[in-house]
Amino acid sequence: MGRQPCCDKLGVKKGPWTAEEDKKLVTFILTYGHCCWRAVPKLAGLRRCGKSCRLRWTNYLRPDLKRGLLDEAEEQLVIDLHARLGNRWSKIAARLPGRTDNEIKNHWNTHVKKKLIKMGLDPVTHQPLKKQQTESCSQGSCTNSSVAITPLSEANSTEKEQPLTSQTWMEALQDDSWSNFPTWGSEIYSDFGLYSSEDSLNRLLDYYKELGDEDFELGSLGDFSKQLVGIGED
DNA sequence: AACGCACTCAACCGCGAATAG
DNA sequence: ACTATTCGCGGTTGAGTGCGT
Repeated sequence: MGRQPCCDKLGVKKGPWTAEEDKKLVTFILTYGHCCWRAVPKLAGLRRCGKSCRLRWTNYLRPDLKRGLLDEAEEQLVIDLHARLGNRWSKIAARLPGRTDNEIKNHWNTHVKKKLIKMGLDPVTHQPLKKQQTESCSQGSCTNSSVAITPLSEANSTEKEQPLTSQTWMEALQDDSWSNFPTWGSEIYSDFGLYSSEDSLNRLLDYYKELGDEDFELGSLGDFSKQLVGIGED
């Protein structure tokens, strides 16, 4: 029987996103949120599959994303987390605000891996190369880490992620109690992709100005954006 | 200037997990 | 309990770019 494709392949565009597509996606998500990625392209007027939209949003368009290379502290944290978590990039990314799993994965493969090898460390096990090879291979495994791992995901199992639809999102905005959510504080639900208010939106505006879209304004985002701007202010 | 190689990173693919019916 | 559907993750690819020759 087989698995059905995630979307109708006919008429679905692939490859690099255009500024216009970005604008459509951002406007749609900031206005309505995303209750179902499969429906997003249709509702936003995009000829993309939902998967592609999700990826574009999470890896590139989210206003809270940092740009540029990871600094030394971030890189050290990535190495440390990788030693404990392995290639669980999404878990690692969750501990580096403003960084995506894709970004960290890329950085690991292009920079950190080489750096560790140069230092004589196995980038998989974080053990000295020669020692690790003889020890782990003699135990019948040449790939598994011999590092004692304390799974962070277990340690934080109480941090239950809460699904957020656009409706509950809007309710949260209109209700002061949103700030009492355990991990929210003055930040907005990170999974939704918006950390904080005005800064995020300003960065978004800068982004569009960089793209040469001077006409893009907060007003383009509807009432929703106006409420967002008010959030960061005490 | 032209070419080839190496590197980077955005985007795609396929799979497993989670969820709905 | 089972099947279908959707989502999210990790691995991989390939276009674009920079650099050396």
